[in-house]
Amino acid sequence: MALEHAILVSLLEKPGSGYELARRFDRFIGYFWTATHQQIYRVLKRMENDGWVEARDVPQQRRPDKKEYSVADLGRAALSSWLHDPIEPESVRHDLAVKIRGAAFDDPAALIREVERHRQAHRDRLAHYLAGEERDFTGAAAGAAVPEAPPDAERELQHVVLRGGIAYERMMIGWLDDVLATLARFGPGH
Amino acid sequence: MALEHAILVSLLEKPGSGYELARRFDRFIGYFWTATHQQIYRVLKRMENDGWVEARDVPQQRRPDKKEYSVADLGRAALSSWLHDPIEPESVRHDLAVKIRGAAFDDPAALIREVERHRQAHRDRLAHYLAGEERDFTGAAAGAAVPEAPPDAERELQHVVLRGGIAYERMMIGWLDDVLATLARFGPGH
DNA sequence: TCGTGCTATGCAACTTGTTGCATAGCAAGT
DNA sequence: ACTTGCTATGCAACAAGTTGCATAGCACGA
Repeated sequence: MALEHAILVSLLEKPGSGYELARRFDRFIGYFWTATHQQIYRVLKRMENDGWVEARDVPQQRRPDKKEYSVADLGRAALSSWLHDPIEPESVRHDLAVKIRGAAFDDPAALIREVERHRQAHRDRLAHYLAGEERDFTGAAAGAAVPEAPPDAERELQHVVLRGGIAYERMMIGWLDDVLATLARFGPGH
Repeated sequence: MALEHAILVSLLEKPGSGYELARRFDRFIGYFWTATHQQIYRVLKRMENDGWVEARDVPQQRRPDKKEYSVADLGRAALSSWLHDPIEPESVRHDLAVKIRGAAFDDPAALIREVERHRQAHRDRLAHYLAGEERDFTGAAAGAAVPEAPPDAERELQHVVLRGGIAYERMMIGWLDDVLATLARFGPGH
């Protein structure tokens, strides 16, 4: 599995607690990975036992203390080895596509609102990604002004992955328009 | 979960055995769902116990007998109820995207072959989908000549889902070209 | 002081999905 | 006879992911 590797990459980009990781996965890494905090805590514990990451207690003001994790040598090696292993192209699972084909055996028009809801969600995500791109990559200073900006390769690779998320959302919005037009043809009364 | 519902839809489109379902999922439904035969047999058994599907023994010539499943009333009702329930937009998990961001902490150029392999896989799938579209939807007769062709709504909805698969593969190929161009900029010699 | 809400960590039970193996019929080639 | 390969079904063990719950610090407002 790759959750461990996703965590390693995220911690290499910036050390953090389980809670922080969960938020990164929720908010921004969302366009290529998702995980709940329970999953993250569990995997993080196993990774610590395996010596992939190291924990450090960080006392905090105005909020509970946290455990900050960073990547250990063993973790770096594990990531490197995984990077050199070929993986299979992803398998896809789209509940919505199942619903669309299933609608043929029910009322196609009843699905319109659902599809519209999904389209709106994809629009929201697209807007979120575009705002992030503007802020972090194509903005005036483009991060070059920030003193502790990550090196070129890291930034460029983050950006190309973000562009993938953007391309995905645009594709989905276009396709859902197509779906809506198709459903409309079997409209009220049908 | 939706594997049960995917099976219901597939069986409504055409009754079949567990083995046949596994092949449908492998070969063609692949662009919106995947499942192994073990999963399918297990779920099919549970669905039979729940009265969602009915099995019929079909003796065959020149090959082992099979159990042909078809959808029972309870299954149709379960599908209908699921269709009217809202679902969450899919969560995405792209190992390859994790690798791309991870490459910043290893050798970016080492990833080029892997990405090329994936691009080729997506090209193959695209060709497969386009061939299926030509054959089933945009070919001269467009299935209208076939006496037992499914009704309009069913065909149209199958087609729009297929168009989604095609759009997805095209988007992926385009993005992977972008990724390759980006990786090339951190080429040999670091 | 009581509730609300965010930060922060975690357990337990359950559901899904994967991997490896086993069985068996039947056809075709060596 | 033996192997290969496709059809056809299935078990068992394991890995991964989800859901519901529990705890606790601290801030802020009613």
